[in-house]
Amino acid sequence: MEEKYNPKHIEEKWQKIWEEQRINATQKRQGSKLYVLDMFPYPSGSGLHVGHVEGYTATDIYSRFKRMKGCNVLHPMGWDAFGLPAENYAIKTGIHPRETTEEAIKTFRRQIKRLGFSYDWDREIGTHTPEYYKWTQWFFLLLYKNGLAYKAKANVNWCSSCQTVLANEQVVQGACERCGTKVSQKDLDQWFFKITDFSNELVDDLKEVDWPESTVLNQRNWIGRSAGAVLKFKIRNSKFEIPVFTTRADTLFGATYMVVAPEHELISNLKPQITNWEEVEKYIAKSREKTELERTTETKEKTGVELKGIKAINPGNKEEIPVFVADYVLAHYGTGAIMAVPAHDQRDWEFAQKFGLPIRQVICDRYPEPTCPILKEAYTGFGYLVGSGQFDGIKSGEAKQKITEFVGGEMKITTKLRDWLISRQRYWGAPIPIVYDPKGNPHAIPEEHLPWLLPTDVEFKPTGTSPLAQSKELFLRVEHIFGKGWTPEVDTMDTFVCSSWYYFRFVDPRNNKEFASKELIEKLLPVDLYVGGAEHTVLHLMYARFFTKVLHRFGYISFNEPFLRLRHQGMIQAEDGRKMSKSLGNVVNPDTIVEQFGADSLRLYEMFMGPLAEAKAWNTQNIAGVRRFLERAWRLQNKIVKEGSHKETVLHQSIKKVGEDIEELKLNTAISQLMVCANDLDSRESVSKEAYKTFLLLLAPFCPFITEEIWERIGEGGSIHNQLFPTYKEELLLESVARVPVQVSGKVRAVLEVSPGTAKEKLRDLALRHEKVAKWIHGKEIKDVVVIPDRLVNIVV
RNA sequence: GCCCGGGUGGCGGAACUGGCAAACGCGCACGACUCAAAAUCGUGUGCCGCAAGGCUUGUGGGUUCGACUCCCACCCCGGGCACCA
Repeated sequence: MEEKYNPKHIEEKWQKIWEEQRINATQKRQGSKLYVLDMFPYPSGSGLHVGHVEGYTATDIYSRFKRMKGCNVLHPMGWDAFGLPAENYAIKTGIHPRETTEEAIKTFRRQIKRLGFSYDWDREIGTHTPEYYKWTQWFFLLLYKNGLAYKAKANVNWCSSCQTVLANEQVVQGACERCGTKVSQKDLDQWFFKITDFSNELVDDLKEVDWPESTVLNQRNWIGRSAGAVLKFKIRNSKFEIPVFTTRADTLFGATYMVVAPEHELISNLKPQITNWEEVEKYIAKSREKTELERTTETKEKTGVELKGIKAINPGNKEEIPVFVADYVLAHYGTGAIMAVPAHDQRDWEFAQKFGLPIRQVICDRYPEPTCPILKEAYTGFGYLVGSGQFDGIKSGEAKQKITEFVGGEMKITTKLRDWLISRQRYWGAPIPIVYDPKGNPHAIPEEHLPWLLPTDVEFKPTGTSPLAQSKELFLRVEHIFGKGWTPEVDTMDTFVCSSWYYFRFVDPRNNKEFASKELIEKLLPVDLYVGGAEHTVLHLMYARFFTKVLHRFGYISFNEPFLRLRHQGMIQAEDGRKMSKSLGNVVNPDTIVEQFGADSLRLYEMFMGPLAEAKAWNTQNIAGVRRFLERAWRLQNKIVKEGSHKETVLHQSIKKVGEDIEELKLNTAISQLMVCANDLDSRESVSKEAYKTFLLLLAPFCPFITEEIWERIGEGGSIHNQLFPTYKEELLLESVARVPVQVSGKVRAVLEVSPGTAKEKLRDLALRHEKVAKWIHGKEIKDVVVIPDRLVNIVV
């Protein structure tokens, strides 16, 4: 009798041995390269979350499986270590963020190792180390030198609680993504990355990647590309004109007024002609005070003020129309001004109703028709033009182009994407490698001075300016290198900059001459499988794609998408179905589960919960099920005999199913099959060693510890994880008996047991003569008999 | 409002290309072991019915010999976007 399965003992034992033998380092194998990557974690003080474990287990199973198939798998792990929580903690306690971050990394590393993930620890990286952020700064300079990083005064999102500006992507429904504080607008001089330069590629190249459809759609919607035209409206008695962007040039003749955004520069240009300037100024001031949230979601009630004394000329029908300023028009989209067509745009309709402006229908869904149906709301569909002079009767689609040409406008593509604001008025981030001369002009810090170190002599209490502004060390360093009067940039970079390129660093993590060698990049990248939460859909994925496209444009790399295949792990909720959170006290700590059940059980359980991408609720009781399965797998040791004569149908079906399921990351059904296989083996008096070994090899990617231990106990040499994955024999997949159900008018009445491949005619005969069938067809006319060999017979009466 | 994703036993979930709905697991019931309990193992388990049989994949309709799967309409849940001209 073997001793009892003791996960604690064997997991500690093998963790140590693997570490000593560095079994997980990327090894040379015969097959092709494969880069399997997890979204690296932010090492938070609360430690590893069961959600991390889910994604990491999936990629670990995939990596181990692929190694057993002979692939050279690159599977690294690192730390997205800069960020606000550590700094906020420093404000509270005075402990330096570096200390708390290093401490958190230690915990994460210990927890991850304990779970048996096969990361190549020789490649570990941390974004907060100077060796790493040297290259983050190098990327900044690459962008800067190519005109893709620029400083500009802009109306930016400000979070008063985090005391920093935010990128648009970090503003969720008008509030800070991190802390939920309402975001206000501020005019500040900030650094931007010109991601808009890549908006077309960012949309078009989505065709090349194997990503979840919803993620692709989210990216596409965020970029929000739309095709339209820019038309110019002249101002009466003025040299100025107002260009507008429209996707509906066909409705030009229905434009009965115009609207410009409160920030529009034209308003001040036209000041001398505006007769109600005071009122206009008041309106602008009021709308600037409003937060983005108030301007958009709070009330959809339209507000605005007419610019009295100003008239624009509709270039279609030469009619003079009024011009309004209203905040339902956004300054940063299109040209910041619109032609308003109340009959065919719901927002314009509402505005026109409120201000008593004419509503003129110019699109009708029927033609020719003496009268169009009377509108009760804006008609936004397409149709035929009416009331549009020489264009009457033309279809919308055709009219768009014709009218644009007629008024001398031009076709234009516009996107919602805005440039990426990367300045942060915070300490714990990569310093922006810029210095200012005594006149205040920015200069790139020469590469020889990189890494441009984060100073240590700062206070963490927020003062409204960047903590680096207090650093004597930093100012002295600048004076020393650049001369008197020179000053440093005191903002740091958004942490998303650090995580936009880390997958490059893993291929060559100790290189201090380049961010990674060109040869290794081409050999190992792009990432073949990338797994992480769906919540990073817009932010991280968009930025990472942008960085890759920058490198591609400047000839550093030959590919232009970083992640070929992307899969998300779903959220793991608490037992009550709510979100796991510290404040609710319902967070499951992986350590506790490992203590209680073992790492192999935890891995298995999380994969068995359901499909990887779906949200799933935690249920500790269910872990007992997978643990029982492992106990059974363990006990099978007692049944081993040297040779057996059993026909291994289920075993070979399992080799096929498990292999195919891992390939598609359907790990829940792969585990079901492993259970079926174990049940099958356990139902016998004895099991051949060959069969048992095969079963263990199938289980090895899922449960590295128990399989390694048994492998040793049954006297096999070497690590089980260096073996090849079993292959199945086609001829062993078929059962010796095919069970073919017989239906009478769609209801199963009998089952035929025949040898597989029995001919149609034979099946038909057997079915019709079957005693259980006779009862149902007796005295009835048989209209048809459908026979699908090995599958079913359906007698239609 | 718009765009995705999803509704299957008491629960988590399975089901190839339209072919025996409910694999696998949890729970539950009964049994074995035990002085007893836990653990473990075995058997059973969609619902109604003593049975024969009937019913069942959110609701209603349709296509088909046959629908969880395809089509139409509706209801509910989850996620994303939200005055983007």
